[in-house]
Amino acid sequence: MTMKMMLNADDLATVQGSALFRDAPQAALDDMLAHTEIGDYRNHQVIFRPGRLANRVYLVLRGKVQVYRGEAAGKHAVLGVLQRGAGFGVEDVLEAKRHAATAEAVSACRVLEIRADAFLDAVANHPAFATGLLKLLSRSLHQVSDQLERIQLKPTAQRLADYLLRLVTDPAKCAELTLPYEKALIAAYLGMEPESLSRALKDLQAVGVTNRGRHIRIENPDALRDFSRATPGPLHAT
Amino acid sequence: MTMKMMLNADDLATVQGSALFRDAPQAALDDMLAHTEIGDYRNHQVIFRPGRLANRVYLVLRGKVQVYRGEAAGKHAVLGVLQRGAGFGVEDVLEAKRHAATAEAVSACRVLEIRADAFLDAVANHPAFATGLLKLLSRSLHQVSDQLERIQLKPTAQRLADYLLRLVTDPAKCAELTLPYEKALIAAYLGMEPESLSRALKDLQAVGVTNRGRHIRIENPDALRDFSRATPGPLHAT
DNA sequence: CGCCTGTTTGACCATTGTCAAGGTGGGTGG
DNA sequence: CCACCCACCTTGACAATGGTCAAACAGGCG
Repeated sequence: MTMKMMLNADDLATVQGSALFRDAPQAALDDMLAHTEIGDYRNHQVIFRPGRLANRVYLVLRGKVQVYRGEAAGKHAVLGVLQRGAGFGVEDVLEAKRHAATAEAVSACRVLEIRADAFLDAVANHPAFATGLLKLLSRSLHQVSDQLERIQLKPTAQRLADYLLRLVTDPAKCAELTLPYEKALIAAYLGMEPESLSRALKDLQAVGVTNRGRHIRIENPDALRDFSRATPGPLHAT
Repeated sequence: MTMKMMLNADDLATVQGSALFRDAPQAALDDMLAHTEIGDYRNHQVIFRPGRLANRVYLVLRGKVQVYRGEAAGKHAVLGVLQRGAGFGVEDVLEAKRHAATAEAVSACRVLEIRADAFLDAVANHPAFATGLLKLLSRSLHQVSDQLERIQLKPTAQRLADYLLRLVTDPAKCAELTLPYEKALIAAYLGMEPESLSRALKDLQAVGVTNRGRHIRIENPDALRDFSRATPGPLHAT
């Protein structure tokens, strides 16, 4: 009755390459995969809600998932948008508590769901796995802190500049890229309204960023970097 | 050459009762304490800065420490204010990276400093310790996420209300309390300027919060709770 | 061809930051 | 013991960033 058979080759590669399971010995992985289900979600479907008991650890196999806090009145703070290979719900399971955030599909997606008890057993029995998780959580903590810093003390245009630069993989002299998802979602991730994103994008034209639809062209990454680091203040870069 | 002798009874109690070391077996604790120093810092002294190699794990023995991000132009986002028994710098050591934040004494304080290698050895050799750390990091992650949520989607008065309620330990019908540190620090922690804190405090008078200096009196905690949860919007609670 | 969704624009407003002054209180030295 | 000083806090007037609402616009897919 193992669920491993439900995983195709692609899925398995995703699992084994994931930051979440990279450090898990094969035995641990087998144990966990024996207590696993696969969830299929359509766009906008909620995977878990705040208040629900955290009895699963999740891993994105295909599609995209957003995790956010607070939805009263449609406002929410996006903690992250997760893609293939990313895990979520881990902290809540480790705390043996209820979820504090909402996880919601942002496209059709396929998600591996490991039962919490199996996951916790694996953690307890395989020190290497536990150590890997420590690194992973440390990184998450780091990332959320970054997020807090940006949102709290950078104005919208700089947050966007910063975000665009993170999308650029190679530090070329001139970069061209495509936004990975809807602008409304990016705006939420950047802690602003879509309208503000639109205006920020327009402001960045002054630093050589042009866009058409989801296509962005950065004339001069270095200039953009300078801009994103500039002391928050007037935009009078005439 | 063990440093244990430098710890007085009080310090030792703090260490053993701390969330950081509670789950460490005695052997692990001994190993770590053998590679430990004690730092004494005066108010405003910096304990570590962003960019410095993370080669120590810290534990507050006495006094208060703030950890914050970004200080360009005096603006910073406070991640937390730590008191006796709280650890810091842990994530950075686990990631084996450089510090991303600044830690600064907020009063005269005494800090236990464990060498990173000894700490990492203990993690690797004592699964129970590692598991305890997983819970601890999960909790930190949770807390920073809370912080992000509050700052991103609650107005100043509600953030303050929320904060005051967290200071109330027993859920009495009427609470009286003393702010634990300067208002300027609280303001920074709440992501606002001191002036805004002052005004927010004044606004809360409408919900039965009175203050004189650092003394706060909450007439009706339930009303305050309602207020802090109210959908962000007008304050016309006439 | 035209709807439906996502995006842009404009005008306006609210919240909060900024700057500059004035209070207040506690502690130190005369 | 008083007076002064300094750090902390408050207040006021103002500016600016970003949110809100409403409408126009674009583009993909039936």
